[in-house]
Amino acid sequence: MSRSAITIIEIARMLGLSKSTVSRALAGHRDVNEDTRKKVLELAQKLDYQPNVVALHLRQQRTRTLGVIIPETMNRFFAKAIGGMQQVASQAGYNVIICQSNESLATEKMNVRTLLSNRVDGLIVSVSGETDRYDHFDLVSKKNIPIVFFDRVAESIPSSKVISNNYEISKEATLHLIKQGCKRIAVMAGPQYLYNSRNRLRGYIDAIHESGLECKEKYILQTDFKLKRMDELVRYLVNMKEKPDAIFAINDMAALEMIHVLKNMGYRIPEDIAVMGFNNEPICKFVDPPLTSIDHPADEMGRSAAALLINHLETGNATVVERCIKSQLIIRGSTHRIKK
Amino acid sequence: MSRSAITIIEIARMLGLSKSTVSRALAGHRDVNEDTRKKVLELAQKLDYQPNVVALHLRQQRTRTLGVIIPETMNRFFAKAIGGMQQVASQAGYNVIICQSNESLATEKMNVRTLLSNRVDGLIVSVSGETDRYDHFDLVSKKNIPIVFFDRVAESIPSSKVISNNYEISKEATLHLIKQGCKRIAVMAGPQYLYNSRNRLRGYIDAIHESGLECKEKYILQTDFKLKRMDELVRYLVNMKEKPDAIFAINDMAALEMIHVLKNMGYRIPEDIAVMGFNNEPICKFVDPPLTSIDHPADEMGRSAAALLINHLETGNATVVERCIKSQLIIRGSTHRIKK
DNA sequence: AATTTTTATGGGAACGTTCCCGGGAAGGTT
DNA sequence: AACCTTCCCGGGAACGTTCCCATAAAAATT
Repeated sequence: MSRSAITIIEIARMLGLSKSTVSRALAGHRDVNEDTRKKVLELAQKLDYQPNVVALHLRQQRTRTLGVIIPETMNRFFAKAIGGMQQVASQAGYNVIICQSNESLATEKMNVRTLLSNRVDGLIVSVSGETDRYDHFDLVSKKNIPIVFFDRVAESIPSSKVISNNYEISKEATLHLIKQGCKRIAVMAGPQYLYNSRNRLRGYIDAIHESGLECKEKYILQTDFKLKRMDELVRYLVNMKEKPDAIFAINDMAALEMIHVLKNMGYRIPEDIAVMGFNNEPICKFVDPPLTSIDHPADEMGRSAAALLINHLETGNATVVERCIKSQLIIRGSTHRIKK
Repeated sequence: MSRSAITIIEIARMLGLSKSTVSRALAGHRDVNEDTRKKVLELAQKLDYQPNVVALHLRQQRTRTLGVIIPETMNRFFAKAIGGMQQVASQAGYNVIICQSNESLATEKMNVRTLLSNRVDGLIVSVSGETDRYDHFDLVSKKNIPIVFFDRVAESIPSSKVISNNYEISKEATLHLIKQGCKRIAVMAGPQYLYNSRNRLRGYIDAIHESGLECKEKYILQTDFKLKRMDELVRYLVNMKEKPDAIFAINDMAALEMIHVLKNMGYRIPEDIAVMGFNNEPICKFVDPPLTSIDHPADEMGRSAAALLINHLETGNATVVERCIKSQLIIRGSTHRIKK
């Protein structure tokens, strides 16, 4: 902050007015003479006056700022969601301050503290891949600061949530694989204390059962979101007695890396092994074979979360809403084994 | 902000002390009795006291906040850079507030105003693809708020900059293509009012000249960063009289999309046409053929920019620094035409 | 002409913090 | 006993804004 910033008082002094009058003129209040208003506005313009929102925030006891905690900005899903939030927020005159937990519970806790002492008006949160308890949000609720969870939600907390239909879409994707003739479908299942991952796995399991197939433990691979040594995982899979004929990956990058490793081993995709991605990143269209994936309207989820939160803030209405944004299965070559 | 937030005054009241003493105790000042300090600390802990940084900022005339303006968070390069900034910033006790210009000059101007009235202590900026003039930064300089530009810099503004060696690396990449036997190298050149794009093109041109090849206008394709209709571009290229035998793309996504289109047309990569990417996204390793690209240490650039800015802020030293972070050519299959 | 109403303005508290300054009490020195 | 330090602590201004209240002048009403 520059020490010579011009304030409302400065303007008042220059015009021989009181700060109250200047404040009113600037705020578009009615109780002020048109001539003086014009003079004030002109001078403010000329001096490039910009209201000190810090002072404003202290006075108003609100910051018009939304705090966002997400696992990673590098993740395109979250990057896109942030875009949506910022769009809605700035339209409504709110700022957004973003923290990354880096998939770590400890950092997530720190993020909460940071945002709280920065006096954000509300929180939008997607929990980290390590978050198996939610007591660090107690403080937030205690201070009556509204939270909206999105995608990776904290079920037990009574607050609004924006989710996608993980269960249904995961089931649909699995059924698609089965319809293509796949009988031994491996799935990369995320941390099971996450609501999301649980639902995704449930969808997979139900699809298998409903199709009369046997659901085998060994095809369910426990993984997290920080993937490494994908080649080992692939080797493990292809060395099985009953080698899988399809893999439902945890995300597109994992899927593409697997395809790469499998191709190098001489397997054909999808003839030998079909591969299903998750997230539908733009690259899916341009790889060989094009990757079947699941598209989430991340931007809409972000918009929705921000709109929900702002609505809570503006109306004071604290009723909990749960909004579900539908994902979509995008079928491409990597799973297309049967010509219709 | 909750209306019942506990303040320093509240704590003072409860302990029968003055706010001054409580403030000192909390701040770790020396002029306070050990017993009272302990009492204060305990109560603060018990009440989950969190200092109101808004009040602090008003008082201190600084917000310990860095304003960042980048073209797009969806762009991995910038996302990574942001990660680096946040790391350095949070380590130094600074917050970061991020604005996207969405490659639009108008939004960039708005972003500057927003950050300014939010009283950020300093700015880190990478200009939009439309930014061909810099007068919207005059206000910032006039208010003595330091700016650090990174990657897409505003040359004419006398402020610190973090850049990569675009010229050298672009030249090296082109020379690599020439060494592989390519003689008709098409290049996607970004907006020429951008310092970056100009240097990149210069590197390309110098490499061609130094190798005794002829630099033909028609191989230089004017593009911007919002790419669409890549298939048209490819069709234009392959329909030339002297069809290019190499393409130096503006970024990896463009390169991959081109490869996709070219393969569908029956061309072999790199035998018929070599393709060079830019940015070295993780996916480069996993596509077929693996994509040669140029790796930028985006995180280091972000860290560097933040460190530079914070240094300016803390020391008050306004001497302009220009730091160059070296990029690296990563050779892979998409350009590898000659077996050594 | 006396009154009420309207219009325009100024004064000052409040938001929560820091920090300068003053001063009392305790202890040490001459 | 008088003085000087040292140690703690409280009072109050300041940061820039809004907003409630008071008030003077002007206009309108009686």
